[in-house]
Amino acid sequence: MTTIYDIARAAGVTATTVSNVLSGKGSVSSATRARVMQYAEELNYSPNLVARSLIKGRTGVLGLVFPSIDNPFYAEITAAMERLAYQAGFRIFVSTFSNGDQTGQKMLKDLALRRVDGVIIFSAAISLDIIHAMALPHLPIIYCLEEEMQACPFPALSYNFFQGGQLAGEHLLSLGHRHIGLLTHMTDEGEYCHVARVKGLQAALATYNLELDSRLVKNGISSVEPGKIVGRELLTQPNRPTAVFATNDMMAIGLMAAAWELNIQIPRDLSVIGFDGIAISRFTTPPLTTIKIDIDRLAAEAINLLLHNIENPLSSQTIVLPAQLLAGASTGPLHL
Amino acid sequence: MTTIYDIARAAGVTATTVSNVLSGKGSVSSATRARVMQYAEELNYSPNLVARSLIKGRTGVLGLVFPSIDNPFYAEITAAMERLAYQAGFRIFVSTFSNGDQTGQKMLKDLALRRVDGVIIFSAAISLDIIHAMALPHLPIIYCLEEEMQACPFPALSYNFFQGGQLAGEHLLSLGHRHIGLLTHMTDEGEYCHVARVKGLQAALATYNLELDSRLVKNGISSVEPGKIVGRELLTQPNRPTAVFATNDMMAIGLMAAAWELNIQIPRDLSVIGFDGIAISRFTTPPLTTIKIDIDRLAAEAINLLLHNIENPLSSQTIVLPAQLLAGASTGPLHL
DNA sequence: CTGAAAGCGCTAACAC
DNA sequence: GTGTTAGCGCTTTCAG
Repeated sequence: MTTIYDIARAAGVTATTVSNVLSGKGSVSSATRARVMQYAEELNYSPNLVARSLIKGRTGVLGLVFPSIDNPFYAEITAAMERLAYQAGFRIFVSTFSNGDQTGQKMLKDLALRRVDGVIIFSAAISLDIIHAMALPHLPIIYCLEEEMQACPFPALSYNFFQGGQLAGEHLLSLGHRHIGLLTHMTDEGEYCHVARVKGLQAALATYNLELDSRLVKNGISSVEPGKIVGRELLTQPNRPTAVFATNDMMAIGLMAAAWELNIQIPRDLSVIGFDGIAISRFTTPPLTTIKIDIDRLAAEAINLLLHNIENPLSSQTIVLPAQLLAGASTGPLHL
Repeated sequence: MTTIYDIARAAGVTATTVSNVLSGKGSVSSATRARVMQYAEELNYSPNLVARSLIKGRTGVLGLVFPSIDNPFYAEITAAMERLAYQAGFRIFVSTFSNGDQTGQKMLKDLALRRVDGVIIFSAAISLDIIHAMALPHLPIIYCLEEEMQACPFPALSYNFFQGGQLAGEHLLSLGHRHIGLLTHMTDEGEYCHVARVKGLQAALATYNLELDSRLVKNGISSVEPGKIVGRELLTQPNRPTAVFATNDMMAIGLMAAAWELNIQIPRDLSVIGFDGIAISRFTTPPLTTIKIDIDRLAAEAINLLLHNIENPLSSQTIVLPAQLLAGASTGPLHL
């Protein structure tokens, strides 16, 4: 690896001059500039960004922390953010929880050791206290997609999950469904991960003087296979629902797969509504009705916030964007 | 940010001793060890991995270069590799071509500047010459998933795409199909990106004395939306095929969506076979018959090769793994 | 067992 | 215009 010293020696100047030439700073005579450039080329020089990072105190790297890239929802977010970050001259470290023993705290810690310039966190699996502790020595952090945005000691960005759940419920109710099932994700302690979405559904039911029927509530992990397994349970029990709200699209797709195996026609025999609006939801058969989270908007706002936060510490603020109903063909009027 | 000097000053020792304590090297009296540890804790010390990287000449970072993380195939690969890399103490930079102007060469160059310890490349979009040039100053590179593995000047790893295409063709032929369509991905110059898969199909056809009917060949980008658009063209033309080989699963899913809109039943009216075996292909309706690339195997072999290559330059070698038919319900016997 | 000195590759003041 | 000096935070000989 050739260094600026190699070039300096070859060109008969000092390292500073080489640095000045390469960075375009200071003033250098065009003669030496040319000479330096030529040797840089000849010696196939490439700057060592590690050294530059050390001195600048900036690495030009952002950390992304989220549960699993296997879920297209996060894959799409990663794609969008990587693109935007790249345009701003940043690289991305991906850190997912799929790493077995890897706790959120460890992941954050490691990113800090590597001196990333900022971090975007998705997931409730990391407590706000821990994040706060990391953020204190000014590690810029943007916290995304928390279900219920509380007062947050650092900048946060989310969608209105409650409203989304409500939209889903209202949609099914307006189609005449009263026997509504729920496919959702709870923690081991029995709390809903998708708690705000569920509360939104409950609020919608309440306006019809209905309550969530616990026999129609099934719990799985936010992925397609569990969605199918648990969906099958939901569909094979005695008094099965006429419509199901799956709190994310992957579970909804799993549910549709279960329905297909059971020869239950969608939407004739069963309406299904998802949540997220991932790209592939437009291409299932039938196309999924879902609550859309605008991923491009999310990515743009998050990266923007983060880059600002890196420049000068940002006052903690919370942005909550609206969720939207995205009509498909997986929901239809109740048939008696 | 506290440094080892801060600790040294507080503990009344020198930075060397602190370094020794923290790294567990050298020999330090248990008294000073304890003292140093205590101050490290108290001052909330965290080592600067950038500095360590500079001195060690190792960053503990691997670069992953591929076309698009939006395709679940690559998302799954990324997930698997990230997990394995993490276990070996490495972080991952993701670099995708979705970055507009970003050429493969630029991406590689940038990863080199950042002094990644090694790179895994997917995609034919980077010429072997360029990769070779990068690999020369010993940047360990593993080249993955080239359609037709030629003699490669650096370690490479692929699946037998020709055989995969052949399996797909044989499968459809054995079901009685003779009027077989192809949904594939070509470059602007008209070359097939999925050239080996197509050749495999042609080989299978040849054993039945058949040839690829150019009217039944449609070209799109390896994604679900183009698959649907182009699939619709294929299905609405006069003499439509009874079976279609889509050279990746996302296009196959797009094709199935087009069939659904046209009220063409799968597999009764149309057989569809895909390629890749992405997770979601097991949950489409009907589940997709496809040619499976074992992603976990691929990830494990690639990471292994790369880590070995990092330790000591590896002789260039090419591993080609077999592709497998994964039966679904999207293909069935020809109905007349 | 501990410390002094040098250096990884680069940049930033400040002289000259 | 160009060079000198110092230093980012850490590790690594090598003395003592």
